Amino acid sequence: MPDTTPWTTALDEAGYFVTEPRRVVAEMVADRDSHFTANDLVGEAKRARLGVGRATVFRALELFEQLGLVERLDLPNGDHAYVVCQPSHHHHVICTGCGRSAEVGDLGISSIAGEVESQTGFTIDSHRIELYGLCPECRATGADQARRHVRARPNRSAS
Amino acid sequence: MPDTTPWTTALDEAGYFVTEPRRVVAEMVADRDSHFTANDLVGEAKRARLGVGRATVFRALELFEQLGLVERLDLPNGDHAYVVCQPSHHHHVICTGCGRSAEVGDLGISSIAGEVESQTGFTIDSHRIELYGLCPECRATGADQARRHVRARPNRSAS
DNA sequence: ACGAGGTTGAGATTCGGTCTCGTCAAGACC
DNA sequence: GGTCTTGACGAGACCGAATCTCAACCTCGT
Repeated sequence: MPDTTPWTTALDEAGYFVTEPRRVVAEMVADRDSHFTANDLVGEAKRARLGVGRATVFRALELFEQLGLVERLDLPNGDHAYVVCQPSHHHHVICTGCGRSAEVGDLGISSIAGEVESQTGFTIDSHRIELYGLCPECRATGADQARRHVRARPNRSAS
Repeated sequence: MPDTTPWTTALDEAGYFVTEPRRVVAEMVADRDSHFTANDLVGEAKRARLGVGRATVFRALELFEQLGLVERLDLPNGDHAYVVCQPSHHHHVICTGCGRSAEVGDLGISSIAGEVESQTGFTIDSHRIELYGLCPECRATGADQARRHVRARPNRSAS
């Protein structure tokens, strides 16, 4: 049971009500150490009889995203997932073995953006970067076999 | 009516049948100069009475993606879109005004990947990069107003 | 021309996500 | 503490995107 204080204070400071359902969602989210989908949470809420409806989970996630507490990312298989993160500008590295993710700083993107601008004539004003690979543990345990979470296409179900 | 020979030969060489529906889809795709969604094509096919079913459009796109003839990308608003592209490694710059896209080379990502590896301990083996901005024409015509194609869901963009 | 087997289209189905609307409760104010 | 205003909630209808099913069809090697 993680500490959700930062979540509730963020809500409070942004002028939103701190309600029980939001606290519950925050708790479920803070519990995860890898990326998760909205439906994962909906499922968990239903299973654990937390009394939090589907709409509420989606609304809470949208809110948390607005507040910069989670970030939405698109997995290569097309799924939409979320990860917990810091509000500052950064990017995510996602483990294709276990789904865990790590944050990395701005990298040298701004210089690249400049290069692209001169190369294409476009004015770049935003970007999305996601890196995929294996985390140290998965590499150690030879998780090459375990590439299930973030896989190319075939079955969008199995997870 | 663009030349779809490269498409059919790619199919042929990969051992797939070159069928009429696939040719039709290839033609529709090659016609576009900006990104498009699967449903755009389904709609066009229906409107023009091309006799190509929904499932077929999706299957053809999936095939073309496998063959590296189109690339699937996720717009900031969550939509899935496709763009025509070369099979070599590259990234896309997407105009938030008109939706047109341009390709840019590998940029300096490989060096960044190295940096990330040492920073996080992950082994990077693939990545997705999408850059958003205004193309020269849109900037010239003050298309700031016209941001319709790639409408950012309020906050998530601006890096 | 023929036949095997890949491919197709229509519709049913699944699935992620949003919307509606009556009800509830958080927080402001007295 | 009481009560009021208004944001938030839950259940389920709804929607659009994408996939699945399956009999009929078409491609291509022979």
